[in-house]
Amino acid sequence: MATEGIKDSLKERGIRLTRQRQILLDLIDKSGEHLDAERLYQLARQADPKLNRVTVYRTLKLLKQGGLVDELDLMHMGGDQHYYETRMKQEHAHVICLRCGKVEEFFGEPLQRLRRQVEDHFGFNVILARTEIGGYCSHCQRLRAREMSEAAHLPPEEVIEKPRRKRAAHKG
Amino acid sequence: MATEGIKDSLKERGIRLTRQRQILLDLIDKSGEHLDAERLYQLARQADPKLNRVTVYRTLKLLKQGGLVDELDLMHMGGDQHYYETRMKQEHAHVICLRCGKVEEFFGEPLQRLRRQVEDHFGFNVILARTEIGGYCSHCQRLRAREMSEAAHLPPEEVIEKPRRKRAAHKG
DNA sequence: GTTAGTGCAAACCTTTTGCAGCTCT
DNA sequence: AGAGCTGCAAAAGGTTTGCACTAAC
Repeated sequence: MATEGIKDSLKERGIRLTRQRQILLDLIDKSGEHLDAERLYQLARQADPKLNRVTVYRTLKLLKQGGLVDELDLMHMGGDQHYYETRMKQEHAHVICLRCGKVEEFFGEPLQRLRRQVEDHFGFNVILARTEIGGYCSHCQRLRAREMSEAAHLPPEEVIEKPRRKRAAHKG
Repeated sequence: MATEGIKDSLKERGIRLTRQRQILLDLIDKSGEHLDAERLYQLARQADPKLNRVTVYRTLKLLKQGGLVDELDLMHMGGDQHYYETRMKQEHAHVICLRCGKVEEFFGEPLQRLRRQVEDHFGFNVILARTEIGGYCSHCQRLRAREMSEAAHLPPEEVIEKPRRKRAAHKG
């Protein structure tokens, strides 16, 4: 399992590998999606109903500080929470569709090139880098074009507000 | 003044250019630094003590939605608030020192190249892009090296927590 | 047995919302 | 005049903290 590296890194720093942390680590690592704290909490509760939301936040903070996960905001589609992913993968940009919310990952040489240039130019020691690109995916470009022309024929009141994300009540 | 473009853009959309918005627009544009909502509010109050924090948030949201300002988080140095800058400049990356917090801007061809590649690769229509790079500036690299070797000779309890940002009480 | 980590409740900071009154055009 | 905007109060959303108890090493 790919979390082994992370577990070693924690051990070296004298950080205890508790049951709760095992659960969270495995979830972050196994998950294909980018998880936010709340989603991670919901998943973790399935493994251990007593696991507390606070523990999720504390664990994420720990991993973030140790440079073991990256924190993203994905252009705040869906709220102001942060998303996390393990640091194992090759450097990549996140490409977020502002209409459907789909997130693609882009790997490519401009990213390495950028990092190198920043290091050379400023004598900077790059620890982490994050690139997020918002726009419209090819599918939504077509839909938007249609919506626009329809809107011209309809009363303009039908602009739909993106609903604020609700979360289960804390006591739930 | 460089806000003219913004003001035109607002007018075209039938958005009123109120006294409050003028103040905020001018502050965002004139300021060299990256302002967050709270700082912008403090500055705005100097021009108009009655101007409300809520108006700041509403104006920022408006400008953001209109694509007139970019929202950054600068790797969350100093809290979870967002920072804003006008959209006039050429595309650039923000390079943030994780020790001293200084923010540099980097312009360079990898950014344009990245944008083009994402458009080609996914058939994506890029609206906004954000690159933030965290690490250590050359100055802090030296300081850190010294701190490390000193730490080896000292009791390790002296790790300084970054203080949580306090803001003036709302009634203030 | 120590020390780090957990759960719970309560705080905290940042941002949004509802509504009555005000103001641009 | 009337849509749009502001201020105020209050709430919401997301995250952190204090403290007594528990568990990993």
